Amino acid sequence: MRQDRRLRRRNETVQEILDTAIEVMAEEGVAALSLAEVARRIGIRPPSLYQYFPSKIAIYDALFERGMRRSVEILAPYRATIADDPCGAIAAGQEATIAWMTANPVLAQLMYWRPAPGFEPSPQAFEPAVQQLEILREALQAAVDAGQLAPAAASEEGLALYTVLISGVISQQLSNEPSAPPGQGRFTRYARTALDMFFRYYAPEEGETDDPILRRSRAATPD
Amino acid sequence: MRQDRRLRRRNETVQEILDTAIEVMAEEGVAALSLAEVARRIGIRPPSLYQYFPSKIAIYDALFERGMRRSVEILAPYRATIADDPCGAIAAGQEATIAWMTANPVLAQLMYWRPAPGFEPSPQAFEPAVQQLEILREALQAAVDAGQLAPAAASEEGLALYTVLISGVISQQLSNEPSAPPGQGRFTRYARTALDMFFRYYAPEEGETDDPILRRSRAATPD
DNA sequence: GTCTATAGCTGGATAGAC
DNA sequence: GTCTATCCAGCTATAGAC
Repeated sequence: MRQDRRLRRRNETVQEILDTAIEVMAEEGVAALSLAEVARRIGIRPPSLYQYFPSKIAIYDALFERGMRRSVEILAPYRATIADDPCGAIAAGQEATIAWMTANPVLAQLMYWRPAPGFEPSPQAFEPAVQQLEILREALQAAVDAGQLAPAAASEEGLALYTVLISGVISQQLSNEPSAPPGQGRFTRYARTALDMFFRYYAPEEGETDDPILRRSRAATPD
Repeated sequence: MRQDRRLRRRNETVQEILDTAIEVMAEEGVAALSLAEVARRIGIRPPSLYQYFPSKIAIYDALFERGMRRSVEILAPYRATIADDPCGAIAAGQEATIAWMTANPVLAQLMYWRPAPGFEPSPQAFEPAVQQLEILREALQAAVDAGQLAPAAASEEGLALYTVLISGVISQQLSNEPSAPPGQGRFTRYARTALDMFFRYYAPEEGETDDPILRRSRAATPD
């Protein structure tokens, strides 16, 4: 249908704008995004951008949402394995998330700091972030239920600590060694260790069962 | 002496420029720092700024250095207590650092991310960062020597993990709840828990524990 | 949906007078 | 050390023609 084609075309342009905005921010800085430069690169005049986004802030918002959605999508395959092996799913999801974030430093910055004053994610853009936290909570709760972690792991504290670890690894890696290959960074290579630290902190009490940590850390820690 | 006064006056202007640059960055974003705006606010014309800094990058560099120096200064009082109580000194230093960083989000961003492409800290600006790491290493090593932590705590891994915790707490706090009062934030309130996690991960092995004699002799050793 | 034109600004940096 | 003048450019956003 004609309508569909038009919509598809429009959506392609929207995506092109967003892709190009990321490029420009990578070169100029997130706060120094220039719409005119974006327009130039995709071959339109600046006013035409306003057919797709009402303002610069709207572009930040769309990118924040895109980043969050993408990082939820990345978790999807691991989410399916939660029931089988909760701690394994968490570890795999963490690794994939960190790999994606270090490969997408602009979006990581937009998601993990406030680089553009005046921009605050809208509720709609924030929705996938909430969803992501829910997936994490689900995984931690499954680990608790399986007796692999103590109940506190799935509390607000546990969730907060987990996100602290993730954002800390990404932040340190990107600021100290921005161009390290994935998994080879001075900091990303300790991501697994950081997670073991988390797991060990929330190791179940004696009698609460099976200790996943020793098993896991011995199995997976590279040297 | 006349010379001194002139130097002092000059230095005052330098500090005023830096203070104002922080203000402007807080409003416009780190990457969107405008020198013209800085000049306007301190009541000079833009070209006059170039008597104090050769470029915008130089201002970023000076601010990075200032932030790093300041955060080393903050550690000084706790450094003196390392010999007495290494883990206590680490905890107190961590708390003070986090409080300062959350109160100085612009400098924190400059120190913990790369918000301004084209700016990379010069060796001189980076020097206090190295010093800060050395203080941390010293404290962790003291804790190891006192039998309070396992040797790995003072390794590259231990240092990396500690900085991951600090930057993670700050990053999460500033991006999710930028205006929380110190210590009351959803994330800063778990800073101490994060540190406990670290300490527990590096708990000394059985038999490696606390040797009171060794500990006392170290306490008596001048620094 | 894209354009031109325009408003009303802003920018970093240099040359050279005083 | 501060200025004017200047270079040469940049910007977001809107109005309205086609």
